[in-house]
Amino acid sequence: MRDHTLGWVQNSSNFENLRNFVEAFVPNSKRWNYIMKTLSETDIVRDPDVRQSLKTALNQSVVKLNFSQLVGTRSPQNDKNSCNAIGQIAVAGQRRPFVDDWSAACFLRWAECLGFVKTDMEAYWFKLTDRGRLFASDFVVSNLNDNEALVQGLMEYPPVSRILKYLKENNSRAVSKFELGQNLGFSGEDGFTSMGQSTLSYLRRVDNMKDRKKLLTDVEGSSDKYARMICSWLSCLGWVKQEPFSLENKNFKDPIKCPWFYRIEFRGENILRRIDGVSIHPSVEKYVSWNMLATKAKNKVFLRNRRAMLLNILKSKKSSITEDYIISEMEKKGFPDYIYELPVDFIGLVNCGIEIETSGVSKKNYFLRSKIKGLIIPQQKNITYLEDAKLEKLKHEIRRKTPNIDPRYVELIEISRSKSLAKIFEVQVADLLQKEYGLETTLLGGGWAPDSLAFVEDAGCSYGVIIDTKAYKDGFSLPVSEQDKMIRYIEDNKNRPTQSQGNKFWWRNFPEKIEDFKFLFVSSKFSNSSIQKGLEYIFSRTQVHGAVLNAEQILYGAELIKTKKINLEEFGGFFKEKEIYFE
DNA sequence: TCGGATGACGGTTCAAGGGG
DNA sequence: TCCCCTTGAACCGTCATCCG
Repeated sequence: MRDHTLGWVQNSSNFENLRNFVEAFVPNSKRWNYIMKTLSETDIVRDPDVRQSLKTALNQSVVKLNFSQLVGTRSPQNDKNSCNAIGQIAVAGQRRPFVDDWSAACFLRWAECLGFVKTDMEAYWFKLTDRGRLFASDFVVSNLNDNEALVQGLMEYPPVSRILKYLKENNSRAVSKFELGQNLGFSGEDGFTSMGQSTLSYLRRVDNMKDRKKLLTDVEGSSDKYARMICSWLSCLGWVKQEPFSLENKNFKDPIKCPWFYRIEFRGENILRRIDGVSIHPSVEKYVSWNMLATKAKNKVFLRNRRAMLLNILKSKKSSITEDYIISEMEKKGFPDYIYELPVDFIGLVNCGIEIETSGVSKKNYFLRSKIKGLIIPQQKNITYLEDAKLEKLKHEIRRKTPNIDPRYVELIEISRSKSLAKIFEVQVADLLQKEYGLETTLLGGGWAPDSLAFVEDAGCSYGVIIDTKAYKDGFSLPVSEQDKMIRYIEDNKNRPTQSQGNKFWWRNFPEKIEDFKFLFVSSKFSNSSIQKGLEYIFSRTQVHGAVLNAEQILYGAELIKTKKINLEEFGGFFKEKEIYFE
């Protein structure tokens, strides 16, 4: 019950709707009256018992509502004109007089993270705060900056600081939602996905309207969307300016206009100064809830506890503390070998907008610059209990063995096992090959093209790789259909027909001079019995060498290349119709 | 396009049914 | 008859992607 995610808002961005949501907690307010009337005079909440219980809940002098009373559930497919929660009725939907459960949950998250409602962690109900009451009573849509409750709420919400700060550091240019998403929250972890900057290079090469439209509106990870929402709030207050970016693409006469680029405004810079504290004014205390420290990750409770513990340790000292001290304290709390996890938690917390400064070279010192409040670890048995310990252990081991690559890539282990993250897996593999291997990569996708291409073009070393990624929980067995698909890609690349279907002429992304090609499958793991036969079959048909590479090994390879233990030429030598093992 | 809306996934809960 | 255990379906929370 109390494990619900809070603090990250995906759907909601209309302030009037937020006011309406908050007013559900204010007896006799306009929206409260509307909700009561709807419950009394209509049957959009079909069950009379539910209707009555919602009315009873609203009729208290202090309105306290639990999660299901606020958020409810989705109405059945055959009865889309019904709903079952106060939060759903509080906000008018796009296609109905009410919103669905997910949108209601997002409005609840929005109201909570701005401090307009607060929760009792043990009983788990929500009620109005003084700030929420002020926000609703002072609300004038045309003058949000005068709504002190709103301004204070936004300043205390760490991700707002994060976005403003990132935009300030890059204020010579407009920044895309993808770049912001990659640098927001626990980016890379399940629930914080980002499509990354590569989407832009894909847009630069797209050659048909259908894909172009899709890329502009449909390709977006959760973190990218969190960033877009926050920027949309801030642009309503003039703290941030939306500044569409024109992308050149030689397949179209006019540049492609990308709307989701942002730049900080003068007012935003002032707010940033207020957050950090200017002269006699103290810095703003940031509200960090336990529920925002992980969202969809498998071990979210474990991760939230771990991160909250780290913050508490940092908070307990007024000055900077050594890495060794943190690690020994974490060990006492039941988190052994924390040295390998500290970098991820550190980056994630900073990317949430919590300022932690580091100093020192070989051994780092940490100092919590932000003042934080509201962090309560719920009382639970087995506070360090770890679900799916095997996978977490593997990730831990990989972090230990790959100190020189971006620790966030370890999430590839999880992503590679999740069908629903197939697209993210594709993106992340290409990203890893580019950033850590130093290969040039191109994302493709679509039915008639491989997922991505990678190549190197140096004086001594030049080859291209055709890549297919498979995000399968139980591994990939290279069935005949997939062998045939790869053979077709290789043949197409060899023959380069002038007529092509679907994603046309994808091979043009290889530089013309490259003559040596390879193929590669990347997945969580491979059931090895049939793999080699399949790879050999593809070779026998095409005379092109290939391999398979699992999510763990691709990370070890990155470490070897990063530390110059092998180079790209040697990497090319690994394609021998086998599964690649670096160690 | 923006501001949600939708279908899906992975997990949990719960009740029915079977065996001892 | 009672109790425990298994099974599977309904339910729930949370996206990641889609779209009027």
